[in-house]
Formats: sequence, C-alpha cells, structure tokens
Amino acid sequence: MNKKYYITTPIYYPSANFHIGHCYTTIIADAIARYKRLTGFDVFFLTGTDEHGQKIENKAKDAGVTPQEYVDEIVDNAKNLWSSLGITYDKFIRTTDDYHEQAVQKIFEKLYNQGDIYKGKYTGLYCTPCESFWTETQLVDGKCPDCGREVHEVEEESYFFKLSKYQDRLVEYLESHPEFIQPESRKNEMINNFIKPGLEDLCVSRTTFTWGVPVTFDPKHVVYVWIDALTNYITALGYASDNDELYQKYWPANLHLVGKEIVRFHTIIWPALLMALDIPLPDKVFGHGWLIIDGGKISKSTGNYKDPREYIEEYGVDAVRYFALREVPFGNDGNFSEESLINRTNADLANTLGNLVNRTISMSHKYFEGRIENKKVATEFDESLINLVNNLTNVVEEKMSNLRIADALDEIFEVLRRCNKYIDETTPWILAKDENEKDKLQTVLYNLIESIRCASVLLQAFIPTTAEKIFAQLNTELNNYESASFKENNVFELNKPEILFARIDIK
RNA sequence: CGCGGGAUGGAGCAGCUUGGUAGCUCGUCGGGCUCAUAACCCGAAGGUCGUAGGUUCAAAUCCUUCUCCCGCAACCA
Repeated sequence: MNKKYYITTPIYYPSANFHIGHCYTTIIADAIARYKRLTGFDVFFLTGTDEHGQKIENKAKDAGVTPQEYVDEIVDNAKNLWSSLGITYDKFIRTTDDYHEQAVQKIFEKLYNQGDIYKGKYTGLYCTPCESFWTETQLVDGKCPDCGREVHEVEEESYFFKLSKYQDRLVEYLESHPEFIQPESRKNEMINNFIKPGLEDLCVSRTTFTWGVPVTFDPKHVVYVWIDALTNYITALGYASDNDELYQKYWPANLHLVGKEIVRFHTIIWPALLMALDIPLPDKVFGHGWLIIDGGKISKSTGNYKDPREYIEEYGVDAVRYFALREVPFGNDGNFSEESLINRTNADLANTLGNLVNRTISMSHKYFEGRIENKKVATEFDESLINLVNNLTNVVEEKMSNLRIADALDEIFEVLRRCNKYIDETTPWILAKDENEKDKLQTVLYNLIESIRCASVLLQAFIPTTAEKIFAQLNTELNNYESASFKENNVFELNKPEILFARIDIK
C-alpha cells in the first residue's frame, strides 16, 4: 500500500473570472501532486471555490442573475481553465455543494453545543449602500473603500467562535512544529503580529445577507466565511457525512498550499477550529509569494491582466506552466510580464531543451537511421554526464521535499545544459566522418538519448505535455520513476524529430 | 520606536545559520563550431554586496544606526 499524500489549493472566490495568479497557485499544486504520484504516493489533490457571501450576492444582483447562476458560470470557466492547464485535481469542491452545506451545519451545531460558539453582538463599520462591513484599516480616508461614502457604526447579533480559548495551544503548537508554516519566517509574523497581541473571538455568522449556509437553529443567520470555507478541506473528504472513507484515508492534509495573504487564516483560525473539533492538524501550510505585474499586485478592480487562456493559446500550456514553476523563487514574489514569459520560454524551453532534443534526434537519424543502441565505446566525457544523470532523482527529491520547485527544475536543466556541452566535447559530426569511429559515435548518441530520457521522466511532473512529446519522439515507454537512472542496454528506434518549442520573436 | 520580509555587476536571484579568493540564469561584447530552433560551446567586460559605524588578523556574512521598498485584523492566489 502506497503512502498517501493529500494536497490542497485554497478554494478561490469566484467573484470574477480567474487570473494568472490563480493559475500560479494551482499549477504549483499540480506539479507537486504529479511529482508525488510519480514517486509512488497515493495522492489526493483538492481544489474548488468558496461561493458564498455578500460580494457574490451583490455581483449577481448587478448582473441581474441569481447568485447561483452567477457562480455557476465562473466555475464552468474555471474548470475549463484548469483543463487547459492540465490540472489533475481529484476533486473540485464548491461550497454550494449539498454535502458541504450539510456538513457545515453539523459542524456549526457541534461547536455551538459544546460551547465553542456563542451568541454575541458584533460591532462594525457599515456602509449602507454597499451593504458591507469594513474594518478600520480597510477604510480609505475614513470612508467606504468601494463607494467612498460615509460608514457608520452598527451593531448586529452574531455568533462567535471562541478563538481566544485556543491561543495558548496555538502558540505551543507553532513553536513545537517549526516546519508547520513555510517559509518559516512567516511563523514569527503570525505569532508576533496576530497571536501575541491577543486573539479576539471570531465572528462566524451574519444577518446582513442571505447568500450562505443557514444556521439550523437560528435561520436568520448564515454561516460567515470561516467555518464555511476552511472546513472544505475536510468536508471534501466526507467528514460529517454518511461516507467518510476518504477522510479516514487522507486526513490530515500533508500540504495546504496558499497565497501569502491567507497564511493567517490557515495557521491560526484553521488549526483552532480543528482543535475545537478534536481533529489532527495538517502537516504543513506553504504561503507562496505573488506574481507581480508592473510592480504591483494583480488586481481584479484595475484589471491589469489578460485572461490566462490568451497566454496558453499564444505560447502553449507548458510555457505557462514552466514560467509559473521556474520564475518565482521560494516564498518570494516574482515579476510576471509577457516579455519575461517569452524570454523564459526561449532560453530554457526552446534553446536548452527543445534544441537539444532536436539536434540529438536529428543526428541519430542522419547517422544511424534512428536506431541507436549502446556500443559501449567510452569517451573521456561520459562519466561526468552519467554521474550527473544518476544523481538527478536524489537532488530533485531533496529540492521538492523542501518545496523548492524552481530549484528542482533548475537541477533538471543542469543535466540538459550538460548534454549540450557534451555534444560540443564529443563533436559527433567529426566522428561521423570516420568509419572507424562509428561505434563511438553511436555510443555518444546513446548517452545523450538516455540522459534526455531520464530528465524527461522527471519533467513529467512539471511540463507533462512536453515530456509526453519527448517520449513519443524517443519512441519509448520507459517513463516511470524507477527507470529514471542511466540504463546501459536500452535500444531506441527513434521517431522523426519535431520542434518542441519554436522560438518566439519579441514583438 | 507596531511586526515581519527585503536592499548583492544592465535584469532576476544564490551566498549570510557554521566570517576567509563574490556565484548562477538572462542580457551585452569577442571567439569557436556547424549536428541543431540565428541554436549550441568557450571566453571577456561589468559589483565600494543600500548607508554610517563597531567587533575581528579577516565581514556580503556577526553587532548597532539610519535610508528606501514590500506585506500585514478580517472572504484579492
């Protein structure tokens, strides 16, 4: 029985169609999921949408449709987008799914019955025309950030979760599990900024809007975001349902992948909720950085971005995937622009990888009609190449286990760069001129093809479409993880070379 | 003094924990090669490692000051 691996993305808020930032998060999760599957894990990969709340209700009203119709369209669009990015999620949860709503109601009741949720009064700054509550810090010049009008203090009856009760246990847990928050620097931010000053109890119901899960025993309240959204990670597995087989199998989660702006919810509120429910905590929460556009964050309101599908159509799915996985360093922000996407694609995918595969296969056809086996005539350059190849699974595993995805990719490309250099060192076109060197020439090509094959096994996790194309050109089915070491006795009957990535001219 | 992160050749980053010739990718320039997608390989130029001070035989790396940038109390990945 394989070891299990449960990975999640956040459930995204479908107030507008998804942008490249959503793609970024989901592509990373997909690469980790594919990598874990490749290396033998039984993976469950969850993504979805958080569909309730005031903002959706307002958006739908503006659009003249029901909230459900509004989110249905965006969810269709999202699923379509994930499909064109090759995202291999196992489940797509929507917080409007029946089983989720029922589970949320049960969880809410349970917490209420055991005294972790109580009824109180919520005081907030309210903008009547926008029907929205704002915090002090959200206000712009003391006015509503949406419409710029005055806000005023109102009181409403709400249910509260006793977050404060779990404060000490939380600190203790975070201190004793330094790996829980990644990157680790965010741990201090959480403890110093949010926990130490004292946690306030959390407002978990609202009466000012209706687009949400009704509280069973007090139906003028709907469950407010936290309990509705965060619990998706367990309700998706059937927690609090008739069939919790998946929950038994996969919980606790191995990795919650989230953007840095919601680390707080996942490392404070979510653990506290789980403690209250007496459920084990997830292993790890990774808060990644953002893609920055023109020096600023991606903004739904300014619309400083294109539909991600335009990039996929223009440059190909693996160019977009590769960029997302390679360009941004661990935990930091990274710049996104069409120009950097093109440069990345040209430099790594077209030049280093594509051209290498192309020149190798071309020579194999030119000199041996595409049939290559290992003649075992060594050159002085073989050993360093083969050692590098045989070390690749280890170094990639080391990087991936630390979520250093860009570094893992760089290790693979290190092998590809070494291959290009090996061609220059061994000068096959010169060997080809001497009949006596034919076996050496064939050995050189064998070494190259075998190295490309091993690298491609690992590339399947990151740029699967391209890896598949390479295996098709190599005409081999040796693509499992166990085969990702240099083999001495393969025989290749290569197919014709085809361009993997055409160079893109900058307009 | 709110907290946290950051500041390293033209761009993006690594190095800092455990002080000791400043490294990688891209870009630029020169050379080589011609199997290949004007690609590939080699070489070169380019850095007072944000500022000011301190510790030390020696500091990008440790300590202190200051400046600037980014993020952060509630549904922006």
